[in-house]
Amino acid sequence: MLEPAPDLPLTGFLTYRIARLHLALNAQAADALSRRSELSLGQWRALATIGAGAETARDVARMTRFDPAFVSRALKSLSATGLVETERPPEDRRMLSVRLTAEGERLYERLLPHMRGLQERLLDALTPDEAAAMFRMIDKLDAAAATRADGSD
Amino acid sequence: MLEPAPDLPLTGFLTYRIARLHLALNAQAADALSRRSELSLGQWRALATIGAGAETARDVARMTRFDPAFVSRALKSLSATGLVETERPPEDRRMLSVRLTAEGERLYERLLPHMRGLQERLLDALTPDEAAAMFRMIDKLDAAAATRADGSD
DNA sequence: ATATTTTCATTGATCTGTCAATTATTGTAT
DNA sequence: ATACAATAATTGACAGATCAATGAAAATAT
Repeated sequence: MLEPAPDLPLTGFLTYRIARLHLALNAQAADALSRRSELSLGQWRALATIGAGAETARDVARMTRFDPAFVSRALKSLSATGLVETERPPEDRRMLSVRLTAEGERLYERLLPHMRGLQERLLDALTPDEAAAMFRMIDKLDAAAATRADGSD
Repeated sequence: MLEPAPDLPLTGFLTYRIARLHLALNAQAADALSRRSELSLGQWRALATIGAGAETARDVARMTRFDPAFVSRALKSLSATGLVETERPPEDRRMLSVRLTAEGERLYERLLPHMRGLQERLLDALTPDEAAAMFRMIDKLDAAAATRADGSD
């Protein structure tokens, strides 16, 4: 229940606003997930990435930008609960290939509409124009934040 | 160094984009801080909140929306490094009143322009209209995310 | 062919943030 | 006045994410 939170200089800080938005979005998504599954948000994202076509642990990490360590652990837990199967492909045995089990597939198909629904309901708060603009701006900001986040001096 | 990251359905997910943006912004801010101080991002935010007028631990928590536990620890570490002073006010001894020491004040004044500069450079990526729109949309989304992803099924 | 470098994945250590329980103090109701 | 409820802060326990180090395999260079 968001109280207006006393006005202060920080309110003008974009990072602060984004941080709060991020928190709120995560809480909502985690809540939705917990009502319909045993998955954590991270597990869902890994699962969804595989459902969307990722074929190896490497793919998952690249697509989600998750830390490889996190991916490794997420896959292990998803594998332990029988949602994904993993294998060392003979053609490159450094990799870990992944695919959804039948059960994983079912869960993915069952959850996806709900998660999409969440997004849509969010975007309903904006006009189509605004939504488009939002994505454009996020891209710009992302790029701006990236420049010089490396030690370029 | 942001690689283009393979296109996939998730790319359309707003939460996913926000999460990445949040990550990039934090990394940039933490990096800037580490170059000029010993402060972590959380410590800086607590310090800045006090610099901006927070008078008690409670104020800091309310303004930042940080967990009280986190605030307690942040203040303790800031106090240990001599940047803030704390006291139990006689008129309500449950509270912890806080204020910057001279050194804390100096650090705050020194860091603030840089941190503001970061924000400004980010916002420079957007036109003034876009920036205004961005803040408006963040508010809308924040509200939408807060309105309980209701157990409507 | 051998050595070197790069790429992936995993592990253990560590740091953060969050939650639940506890203590101290103040406010409120009887 | 006494009992009960509410608020503030703290602590310890714990899950989550991050970092550095390692090991294994493949690609590249000599």
